[in-house]
Amino acid sequence: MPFEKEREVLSGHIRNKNLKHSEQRQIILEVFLETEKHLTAEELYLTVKKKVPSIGYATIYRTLKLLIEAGLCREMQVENGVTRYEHHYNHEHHDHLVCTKCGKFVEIFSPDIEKLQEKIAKKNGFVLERHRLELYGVCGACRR
Amino acid sequence: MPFEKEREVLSGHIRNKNLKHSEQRQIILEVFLETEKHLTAEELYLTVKKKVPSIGYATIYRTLKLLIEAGLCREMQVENGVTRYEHHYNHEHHDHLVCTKCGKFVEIFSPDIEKLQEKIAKKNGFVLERHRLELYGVCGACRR
DNA sequence: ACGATATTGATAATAATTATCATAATAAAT
DNA sequence: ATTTATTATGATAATTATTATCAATATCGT
Ligand SMILES: [Mn+2]
Ligand SMILES: [Mn+2]
Ligand SMILES: [Zn+2]
Ligand SMILES: [Zn+2]
Repeated sequence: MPFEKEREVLSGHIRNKNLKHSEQRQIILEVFLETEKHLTAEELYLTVKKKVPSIGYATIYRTLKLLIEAGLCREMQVENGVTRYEHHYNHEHHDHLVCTKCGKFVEIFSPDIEKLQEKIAKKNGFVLERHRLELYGVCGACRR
Repeated sequence: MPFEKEREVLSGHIRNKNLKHSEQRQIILEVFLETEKHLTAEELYLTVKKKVPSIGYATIYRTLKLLIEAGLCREMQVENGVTRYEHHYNHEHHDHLVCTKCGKFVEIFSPDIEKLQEKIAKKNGFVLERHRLELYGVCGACRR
């Protein structure tokens, strides 16, 4: 059974909040997890539509919100303002390096940068809650 | 004469691109420079409207774009997706620390973080063009 | 002053997301 | 299995921020 853990997380959240299961929610979760990339609501909508042609756009957005609340999904936006969604369950925190030519994503993480961020926040009297770090450049493949 | 340098920069850009001067552009620049904060298009629009009641929204957006091209203005967006504009002429590059309670902005800069970013990009075969770093937390004043 | 060109303001269009609401599905109680 | 209360769904309208369109106006070199 694929994604058993994730299914359980969603079920737990649904039970917890007195919500109800639905075929749509199951399929959206499945498609979301099967797709190993940072996808937009539209991409998810179109893929789900192949399995459930009657699916509505609103259900995609609603379910994405639900997945975020359940800790299965993370919202992220890149430059232009298009929101993308990525797997969050069992994924460590990371930031992104993005190619401005081909759109390629690389996931990055630097404990050193994270420490420096904390230091800066503290120096200014802030208690840090979260941060956003995105690096934009041209990847090796796009440079020749 | 206040903002003489900035006026010259805009004039130069206008001459350079064979554009034309206008009362509106002068006043928008003035109001933008007088307002010492990170403002939204709407805030700028409302302030300019007090001096030039006939001003159109489109002119605000168009002129902001012009100021950006001229190097006088920098566009930035914070979390929610509202675009803000800040002074760019004679301002060093910096990132932002934002209070999630009161919205206070602190401008930050860390050469160490900048260096580490370069290092990460290089390690992944990227040539870095720019980055976005925003830290979110609660400021001292908001914590008691 | 003239004429070519750029600018303006009103308004329509766009795009992404959220709100509304009648209908359908779910799940618990009978 | 039926009933019942509640939530979910899909169609569509509304919203928000920004950009495009276009006729009327302003600018600037001659
Ligand atoms: Mn990622
Ligand atoms: Mn700033
Ligand atoms: Zn690339
Ligand atoms: Zn604060």
